[in-house]
Amino acid sequence: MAVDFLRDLNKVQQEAVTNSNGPALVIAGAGSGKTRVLTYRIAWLLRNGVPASEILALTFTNKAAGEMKERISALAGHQEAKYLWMGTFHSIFARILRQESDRLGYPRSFTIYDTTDSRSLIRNIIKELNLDEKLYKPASVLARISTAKNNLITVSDYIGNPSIEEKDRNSKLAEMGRIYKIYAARCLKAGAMDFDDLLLNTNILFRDFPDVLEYYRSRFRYILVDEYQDTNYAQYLIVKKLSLSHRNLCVVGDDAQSIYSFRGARIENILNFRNDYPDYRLFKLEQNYRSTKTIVEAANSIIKRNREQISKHIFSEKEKGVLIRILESMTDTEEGIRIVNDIYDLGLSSQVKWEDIAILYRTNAQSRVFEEAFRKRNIPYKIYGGVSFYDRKEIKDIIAYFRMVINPADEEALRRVINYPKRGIGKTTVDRLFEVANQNELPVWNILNNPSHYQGVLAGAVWKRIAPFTVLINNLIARREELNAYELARTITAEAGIGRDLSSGQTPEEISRYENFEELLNAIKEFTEDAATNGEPDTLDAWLETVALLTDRDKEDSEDRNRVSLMTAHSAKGLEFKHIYIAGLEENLFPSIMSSGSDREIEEERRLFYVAVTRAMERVTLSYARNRYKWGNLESCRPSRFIDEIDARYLEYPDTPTANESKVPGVTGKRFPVDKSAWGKDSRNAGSGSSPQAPSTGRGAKYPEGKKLVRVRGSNNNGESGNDIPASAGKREGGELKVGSNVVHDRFGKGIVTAIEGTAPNTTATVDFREYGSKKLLLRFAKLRAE
DNA sequence: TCGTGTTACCTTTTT
DNA sequence: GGTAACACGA
Repeated sequence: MAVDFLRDLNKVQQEAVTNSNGPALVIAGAGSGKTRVLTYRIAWLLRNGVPASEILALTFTNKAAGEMKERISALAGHQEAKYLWMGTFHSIFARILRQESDRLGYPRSFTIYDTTDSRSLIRNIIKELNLDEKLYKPASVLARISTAKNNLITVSDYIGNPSIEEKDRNSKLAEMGRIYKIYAARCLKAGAMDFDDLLLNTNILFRDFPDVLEYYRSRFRYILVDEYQDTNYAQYLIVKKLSLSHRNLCVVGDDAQSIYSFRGARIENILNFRNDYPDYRLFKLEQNYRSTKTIVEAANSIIKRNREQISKHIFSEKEKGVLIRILESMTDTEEGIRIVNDIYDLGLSSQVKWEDIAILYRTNAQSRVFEEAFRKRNIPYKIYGGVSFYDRKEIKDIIAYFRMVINPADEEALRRVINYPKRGIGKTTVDRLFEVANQNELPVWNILNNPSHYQGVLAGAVWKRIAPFTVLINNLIARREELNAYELARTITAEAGIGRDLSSGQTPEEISRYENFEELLNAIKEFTEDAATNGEPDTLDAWLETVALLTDRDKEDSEDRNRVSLMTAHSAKGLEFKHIYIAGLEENLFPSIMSSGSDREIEEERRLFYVAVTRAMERVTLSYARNRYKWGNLESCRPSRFIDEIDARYLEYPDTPTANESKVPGVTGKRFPVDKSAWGKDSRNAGSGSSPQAPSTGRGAKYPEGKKLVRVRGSNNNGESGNDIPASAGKREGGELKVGSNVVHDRFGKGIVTAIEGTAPNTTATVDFREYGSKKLLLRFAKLRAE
């Protein structure tokens, strides 16, 4: 039986699976069957009588954990696998913290603050302290606090630490300690933990409550950690403490793929494993089963430039395969069209399915050009990361209501909902409430709930407007115990009048907001039903926890599998595709300009590039643009050093098709100069499909000398703004724009120019219409930006 | 107090 | 090229 079971594994993999006791380090090169080893190792433990509930496996995404569980079920039986503890560090320890929250002074139903919540809280603290908002940026203050927490530096460690204080003074952030202190106190008061608290507080729990540590230590007798190279100090210590007595710790990782130092990951954790566990066993998985020889060898030629690494020889026994192609484009827009056209050809000419293809890039902002090109070609795609469903305003508002009912002390949730839907409670009132609440070190909710105590705080008329809100929340709180997640969510949204608020609108945006609301409720319904079938908690608390800790890959919509994937190189870790396109390979973009300061940072960028290349099974295409729009300005760029670093024998430079020879009809690659004949009156409506969408491709045109660039921005009835403008009827490059008379429009709508910034009302200005926006617009005004 | 228009600042990467 | 804080008038 055992032999049969291990049939699918090579020699080293078998050893890594069957040597299941004591400390083990599995160095797993890209594509070397790492997941398989983890899965089989767990299945092996189960087969050898280890109860599932004694196994803890920490994975990179929750989805990966779910999939692994399924595979283990198939190998070892569903009943067993069900009780495995598998998930991300954050979700596993959030679960444990809920169990033990009272020890730390938190309510069991504590809220998890996301980055937006944390930032908003910090912004308010900075204002409260009257600090210079130019120096104290919420994002960077939060980053500093986050670094401290990841290194287990608590408020008391922070304040009074000479080296930290000196550092803060040098960066003109002398008040950091104070902010940290207030921030931590406010989070506690609100019954809220941020992402880093989940790790920090777990450490505090294990440090201060030996009995708790002892309990989990004896509970998790086997611990496995995936992507160990990306653990930070807080995570490292949790794992170390838990495994100290039994030492059944198996960590899997690849130092060459360590790419998360910005969130505190320490590559040393994997490099120094031998120091912590001198008697460890080392297993090196060096055979790559994923990629062709060309890809593996090219990747090796990249990574060998890094100094810090564990020596290994990754090899492939697959065929040589095709060379890595280098594509050059004149602009980022052209890069998008180019790559999408190439993907289109690929889809036509071979058996490649859309889902076999991915485009990887360094920053989320780069996805836009591809999105537009895909839409024009009608190729299905999905974007990971960026603004997700759960980041939409309407969704966040609804979730804030849920949070409020689960934990009314949650101040950030209260901020969102106290005047949503509108009930006449403005900024002045809210500021006043927070002021009094903070003075009394109480949650705002306590003030609202005790009007008689705090009568003088607000005017009587204001109290009258607040009362219905307090009653609403109290009624909902009273019912939360008896309802499951879906019932409670329905009740909350109904009684708060959210459905009514969202269903009133007629515009496409408003309709879409309502649909999102319904979609959210459907998701909760599904969750509730699944939980009920699996015998797991089906409360709204439980649902909230799962959404708070979704990784960006967990957020994938399962509908319609067959799509081209777009994501950052970071998000691509652990995935594989037949065809990989790596876009934007330019100096200062990839490698990022933020990381070009030191060799250490460059090495991390190089590892990131290595990760990107090794995602490919069959073919890699590297692409860069000569010019790229940054903040609306065209800037010229140099190709990335990483391209040069690849051994040239693995590269090819296919002839760059000239713009007019694009193989695919419909999209012209035209760029220098803009073909003005395509800009005729009503050109968008005139032709039958073949009419070129000139404004969209014209973006790449070199800007004519001596003309002012006008950036026309519009807003629609919804107050949406910030979009650039399309060609107006009859207008062309350099035409006159006159307030009140020019109609500007794009494919979704049109409107009259009502104002031009920087000029008096009813004046004219010279404009350039080649900027083309992608959103629904009803234009009200234009903005003139002088050169 | 609200809604709407205007400007500032932005960019790594993610739990 | 987009978001969100801010400013201002009703």
